[in-house]
Amino acid sequence: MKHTTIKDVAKRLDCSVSTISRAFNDKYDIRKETRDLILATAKEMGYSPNPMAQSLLKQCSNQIGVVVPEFINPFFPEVIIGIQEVLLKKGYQILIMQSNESYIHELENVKALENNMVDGMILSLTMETKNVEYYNKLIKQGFPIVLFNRVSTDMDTHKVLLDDYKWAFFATEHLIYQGYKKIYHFSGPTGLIFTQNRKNAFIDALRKHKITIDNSSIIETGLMICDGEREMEKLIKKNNMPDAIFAVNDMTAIGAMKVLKKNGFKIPEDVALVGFTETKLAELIDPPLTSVAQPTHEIGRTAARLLVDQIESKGIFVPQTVILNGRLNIRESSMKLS
Amino acid sequence: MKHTTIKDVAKRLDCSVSTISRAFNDKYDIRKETRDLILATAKEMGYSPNPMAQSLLKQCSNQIGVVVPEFINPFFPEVIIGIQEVLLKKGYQILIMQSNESYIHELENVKALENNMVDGMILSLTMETKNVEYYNKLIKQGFPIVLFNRVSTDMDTHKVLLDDYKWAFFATEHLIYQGYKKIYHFSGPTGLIFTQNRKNAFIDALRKHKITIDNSSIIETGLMICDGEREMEKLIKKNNMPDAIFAVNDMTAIGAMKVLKKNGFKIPEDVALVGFTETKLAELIDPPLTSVAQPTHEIGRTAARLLVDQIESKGIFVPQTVILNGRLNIRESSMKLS
DNA sequence: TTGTACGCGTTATCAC
DNA sequence: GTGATAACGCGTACAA
Repeated sequence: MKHTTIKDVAKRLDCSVSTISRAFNDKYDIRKETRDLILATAKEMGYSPNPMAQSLLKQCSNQIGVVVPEFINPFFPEVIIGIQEVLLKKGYQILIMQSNESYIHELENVKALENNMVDGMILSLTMETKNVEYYNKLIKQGFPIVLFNRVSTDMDTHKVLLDDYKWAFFATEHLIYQGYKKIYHFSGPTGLIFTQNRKNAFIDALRKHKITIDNSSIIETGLMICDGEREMEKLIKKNNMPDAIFAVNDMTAIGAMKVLKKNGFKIPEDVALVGFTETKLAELIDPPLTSVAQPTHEIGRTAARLLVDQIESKGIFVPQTVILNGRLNIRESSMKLS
Repeated sequence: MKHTTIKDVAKRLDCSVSTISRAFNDKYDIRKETRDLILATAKEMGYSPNPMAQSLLKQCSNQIGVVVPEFINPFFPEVIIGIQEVLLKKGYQILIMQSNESYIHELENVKALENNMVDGMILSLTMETKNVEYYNKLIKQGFPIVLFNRVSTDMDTHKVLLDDYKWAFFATEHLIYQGYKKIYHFSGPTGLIFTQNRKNAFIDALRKHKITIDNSSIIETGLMICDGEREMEKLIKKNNMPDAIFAVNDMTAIGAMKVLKKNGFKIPEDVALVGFTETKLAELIDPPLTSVAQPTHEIGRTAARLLVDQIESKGIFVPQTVILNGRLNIRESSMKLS
């Protein structure tokens, strides 16, 4: 396992390493024939410049780091594909890291990427992340970081978001317009901004339509299918049944759906369901799930563009928050059958 | 954006860089107090050794590259989590790249990782990949590469696999035992070994039970939902309906299911369905889909362990193929209702 | 047009 | 026990 280096090529052609280097970065004067010869020989020898050495020298790597909290659900992979679309064209390599919803891993990932001298990062925070001190230190040093979806209000940098409040409001109102009266909310873990926003929207929508909210209307869950299952089972056990549930995401909605069906409840006749951040799953399950679609690829592309702009315009940096539009896809799970 | 380097720390403490270095790699003699002081100051200054410089010097990076053809479906992400489980414990960083089922991207990804001096790679090939010359060159040079699932017979290296033939045979026999007679196969793209194996198993199972196969029994599809949809639509149009389909994977089975349901066919009464490589989807859709489960995490862990072993035992290398066990999960989509 | 020499941040080897 | 220095592979100012 031996990499061919610039020296090997130089020796072979009996010239200096700088000539080889010049042939590869043709901004300096070099005779065309020499260049062609060098490039040909290099190719034959399987030589290509070592990016690590280059990074060390130039203090940047042409690499972008992407850190996501998880990638089992297709949401983050889809965003990453959007990111790649833009970044690959610009000649950047993309290093993907996942934090497994663990703050410790996230911090490690960020530090590892920093050490790898990535030119910038695109981040989506874990459920656990509270302390963003280290990230802020990087930002203050002028290191380009773009956040998406799982953002932090404590970080002053580019952000790409859906208007969670707006779409959660629409989703809740949709249930109200369908005539549901006893509407519950599976709220996800507190501490994430988007769960807060969706919860607030839920509350405000109910208030607007003068529907009473009591202690049991809002149920704190996780973000996984099992969380929805667990809470639904509890409700059934307590015999405290809503006629509709707005869930913080599709996973919890699907968990609830599974348990409801298992227990003989009909959807939407007995309980209606609405999710959020739809995946392919939404239209495949039975009944198809009403949900808010996020423009995953566009989120990725936007984040990537913001990052590239910041990297290229080394000058003044004005943090920008881009709000993208979603869509409420109404399906059978929330339709009032008259 | 300036990294604190070993020199900064040396200057601050008015000692030489080698002393700092020694403090971090405590295998050389160094006074305990000096060491503690250095480590404390380094921490305060936010210094940590630059891995790129270390890699350059040591010609290895403590990083492992993982290249997968896609990660929209949860299969590959789950395998990656298994890989991480093992590798993070061993102190390796993991660089994930996805090829978007494109050979060009795959090759680029591999070369990028190679240039990043990863200590080894775990690969799963794209649908397109035929030419494995470059990868073989690396293997011949002693570069550790472990393949999983999407492997190539032309590469002489560690492989981690499911016994596709065996489980496809079981899956097909299951349909036969349920009493289905006109069984079709959605075969996926030719050229992948696992599609070949599953197809051969399908053929052999039918032969074993003396069920005739004609030209239309095996239908070449892609691997996505839309591929299953398209082929199912064609069948319906031609009015050439099987009473059961063994699909190369869940996605094509689900595509078929969607179209069947839309056209008023009942599953499994009119057409039974069996998939492969099950995901959460399988039990969530209606009716739940019979499928072969792959031990995703175990695949990842095994691949990672093989890789680490090869890296650590720099000696003789005997390529090993590990066959892991799957499981046929029988669900409603393939049960003969008597 | 090409070669020489330095530096990027480390670690290892040799002095002291 | 500590400091100086060469080397890893490369790009580039400067000299030739």
